[in-house]
Amino acid sequence: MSVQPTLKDVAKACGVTSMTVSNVLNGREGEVGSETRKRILAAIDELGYRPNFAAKRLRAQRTSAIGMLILDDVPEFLNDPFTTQVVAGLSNFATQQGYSLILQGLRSESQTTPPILGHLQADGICAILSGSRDLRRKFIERALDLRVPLILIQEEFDHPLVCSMRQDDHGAARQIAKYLVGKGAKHFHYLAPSGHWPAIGARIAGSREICEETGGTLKVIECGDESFEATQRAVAGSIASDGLPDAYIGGNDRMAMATLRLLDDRNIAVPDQVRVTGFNAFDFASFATPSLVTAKSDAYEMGRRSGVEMLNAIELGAFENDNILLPVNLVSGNSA
Amino acid sequence: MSVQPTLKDVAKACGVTSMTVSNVLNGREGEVGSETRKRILAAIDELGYRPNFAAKRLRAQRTSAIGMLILDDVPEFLNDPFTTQVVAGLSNFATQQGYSLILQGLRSESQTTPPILGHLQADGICAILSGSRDLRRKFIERALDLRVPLILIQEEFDHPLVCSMRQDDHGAARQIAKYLVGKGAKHFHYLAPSGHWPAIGARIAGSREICEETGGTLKVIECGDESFEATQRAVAGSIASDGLPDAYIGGNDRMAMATLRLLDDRNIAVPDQVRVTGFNAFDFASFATPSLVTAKSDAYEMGRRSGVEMLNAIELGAFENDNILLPVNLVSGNSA
DNA sequence: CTGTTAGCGCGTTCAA
DNA sequence: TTGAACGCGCTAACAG
Repeated sequence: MSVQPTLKDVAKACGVTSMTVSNVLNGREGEVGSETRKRILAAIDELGYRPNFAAKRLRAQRTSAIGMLILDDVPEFLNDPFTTQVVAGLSNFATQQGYSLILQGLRSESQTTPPILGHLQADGICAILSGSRDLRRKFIERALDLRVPLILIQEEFDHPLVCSMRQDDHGAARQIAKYLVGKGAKHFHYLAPSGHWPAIGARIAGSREICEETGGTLKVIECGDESFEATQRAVAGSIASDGLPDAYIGGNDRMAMATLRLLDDRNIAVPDQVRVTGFNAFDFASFATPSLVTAKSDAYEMGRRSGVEMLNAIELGAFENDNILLPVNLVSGNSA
Repeated sequence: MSVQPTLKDVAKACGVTSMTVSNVLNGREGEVGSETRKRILAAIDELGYRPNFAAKRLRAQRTSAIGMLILDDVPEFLNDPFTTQVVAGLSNFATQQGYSLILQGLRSESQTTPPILGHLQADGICAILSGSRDLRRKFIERALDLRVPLILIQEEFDHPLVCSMRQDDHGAARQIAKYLVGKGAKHFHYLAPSGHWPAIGARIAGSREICEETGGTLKVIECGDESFEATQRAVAGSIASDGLPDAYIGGNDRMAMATLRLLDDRNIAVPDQVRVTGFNAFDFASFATPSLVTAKSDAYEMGRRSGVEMLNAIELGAFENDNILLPVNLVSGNSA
């Protein structure tokens, strides 16, 4: 008995038809005598029967799977704590609802290879995109001809099969800027990665609004690929040409922490001489010295919520809510 | 034409049988005329045909999927950078080989619910376990009655269907201790989480060996759940009762960084007054102040390698190598 | 080189 | 309350 028993095997063992067994498994109450039911359940347990999903799926014409795609140019596509939280939230919800989560990282060069995406068979897809605007758009179009509901994290796209799931970057950026203004800051340097990023754009816009309302200035410092080195180079350059601002507003925690390190190396006191804030708090932000003032959205909840909306859309054939904005909260620290 | 076309649809459009189309798709060369082949390929392209995996799987009696299970007590089961690297490595390899990766986090309480695991249908399983020894063992047994090859990350288990994939914690711990001894350190405090952890045990053992060879001392400080707070409490307690050692050897980077913060708060100079080392370098270790001396294993490679061995085992029915040990390298920094 | 047959495991439909 | 037949989409084996 090395091979998995089937419905028929169980049925044979009980002297009934496979249909009866099927009825028992799918809980069709009142369709089967409580006498036979018990016998069948016993046999199922004894034989170690487990339903064959492939058969089920083929029959039902649905995969009971959700695809999670992460478009990133490095193979280590799970490096970002924001991403992993979203994935965990979605995965747990999916599991809980009897769906499986298929995780796939995509390099941008594989864009041109339709098979890669075609290989993914799921009832719905959730995606986190990075890279240039063009690249992302091209990906979205490819994903859409899979003809299943598509949830985009931190990205807007107008299409009946698409739902945008975002955090309130704009509002949070306003909160941070207000906080800094409250501390007396007027002149800001905004640390941003190069390239067009909707989320970063929203953050800059939010900060700028507050800045203009209070008659301050805001200058964007492009930090390339936002790596430790690139950020420090950019900040060092701006210090050389423009001196220190009242505060550095980080487009994310990474750039903020790189800046903190640079300032520490130069014996520039934070927050006394200059303030620093981050964005998208991950756990290690509390390990920074000094600990980072930053904004935290509930990325895990974002994943879970994606699952909720996705299952809904799978059921209904379309999204009920197609533009969801989740709140972001300030995290206090000593850096500002 | 809102429904996916099938092989038969393509065949009909070309005036051939579905078998012929199947032959073309599966590249059975010489089995089909180059004339019809071209016609068929054109039709496939035009109709947007994509194979139905459920049917394929049912037919082939294999899922072409690998399950990645993470046993963790918190819902955010992807918080550990080591874990995410392993997952990324495995996922990329799987994708590349035409397998899909099914990701599932498991809470320990769900141990008692066989359905959860039974729901996972894959040709092989890769697992990262946390929790008590008993819990882990119970999980392994459950996983084993899925009757598919099982790769355990950082955990040993003797069974024909199990492969242990580990990093050389023992050797790396020796390297770190030697490094510290070279700097003149003799008395060590080892920061370890409470509970039995094979990997941590190996690290402590390695450090202790060097320590004894050089006539030094090593005391283990139990840091509870290794959280920021718990670690700082434990270290503070040990300072109160025993004073400072020559060096703190961190069982991982997290505990090392928490200790760094504590020392900084107390104005204890690192590495002048006391040295600190970590383990399992993640990217943010370079953000610590001072940057951490730690050990780094190639977790991504561990994931990839797991994929290689897994596919082999799926093919062969058993693992070729069932106990793999990957090297670990020292990462230099200013903390020791 | 191409067509026919049959069956993977399950569940819907209809009949008993 | 239970059984028989059929087909989901695909491919191995064999026939033509």
